[in-house]
Amino acid sequence: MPADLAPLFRALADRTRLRLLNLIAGREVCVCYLVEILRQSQPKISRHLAYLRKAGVVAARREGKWMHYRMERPREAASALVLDAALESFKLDREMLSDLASLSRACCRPDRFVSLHGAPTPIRIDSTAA
Amino acid sequence: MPADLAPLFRALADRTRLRLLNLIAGREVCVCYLVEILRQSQPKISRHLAYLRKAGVVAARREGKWMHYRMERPREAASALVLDAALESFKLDREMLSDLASLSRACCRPDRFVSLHGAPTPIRIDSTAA
DNA sequence: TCCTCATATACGTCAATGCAAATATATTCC
DNA sequence: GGAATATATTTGCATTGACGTATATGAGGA
Repeated sequence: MPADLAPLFRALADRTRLRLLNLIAGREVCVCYLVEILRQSQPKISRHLAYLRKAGVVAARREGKWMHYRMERPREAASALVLDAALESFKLDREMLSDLASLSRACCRPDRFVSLHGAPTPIRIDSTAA
Repeated sequence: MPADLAPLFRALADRTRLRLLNLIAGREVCVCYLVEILRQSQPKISRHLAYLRKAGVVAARREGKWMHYRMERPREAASALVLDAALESFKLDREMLSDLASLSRACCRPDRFVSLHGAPTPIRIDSTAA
């Protein structure tokens, strides 16, 4: 288990993917929310999520029409530390905080957003889960 | 200082650069040693060092013909944590350990390596230095 | 000044990545 | 089965990054 960190760093080396991680951390979020909050095209979001999934940083679960994404804690200690540091940095990042605020707002009033009618609300999940 | 981590992750997203960081950590090393240990072309090593320098992860000092590289601890807490995690992972990485062993050997007997004749030996430096 | 050594940069090529737009797949409802 | 919705993948193109080769820079010595 040598664990070359380079692939993980590559997965994290994109601002959009970091913003997605920020939104997903501690929650299980469906794609439509991510598209709505980041205000970027659905294919773009989907591609970045696929990238993160391939890197083992997030996992997906289908529920009917919806796909829910959640973080996947790396089993490698070093990888987990890197991820923790990234998450920690988000707490001081204006844009990341603003994204979270947007998410909260959207969760409270999904009806305000056309694209979220009927979509499943993000659910907090235990951050200690595998 | 929001500190977008993406550029740092980009800088670390390459195996060669990670190997260079591993060799440089805790030492001040001249380029010729890095070329010798990694057994890769001088321009390649030099380019990767320039990349790391631009990312603010390493700093260089000229001494006559030789350039000495050392790590530069990021002032951002999160960036520093990321770097620490990377360094930590090297302790479990076969190739990284092997690189360090090669470096030790080269330091003991520089005369064994044609390319190191007269080159300044790497010097341990205080890891708490800025 | 010219030569040599250590290192850096420029150039050309190739693979990887990012994006938008279009299209495909999967699921639900009728 | 067919329409509608949510998400994924493909396509085409521009950008970036990695590499090898060639060349430039900078320092020291003859």
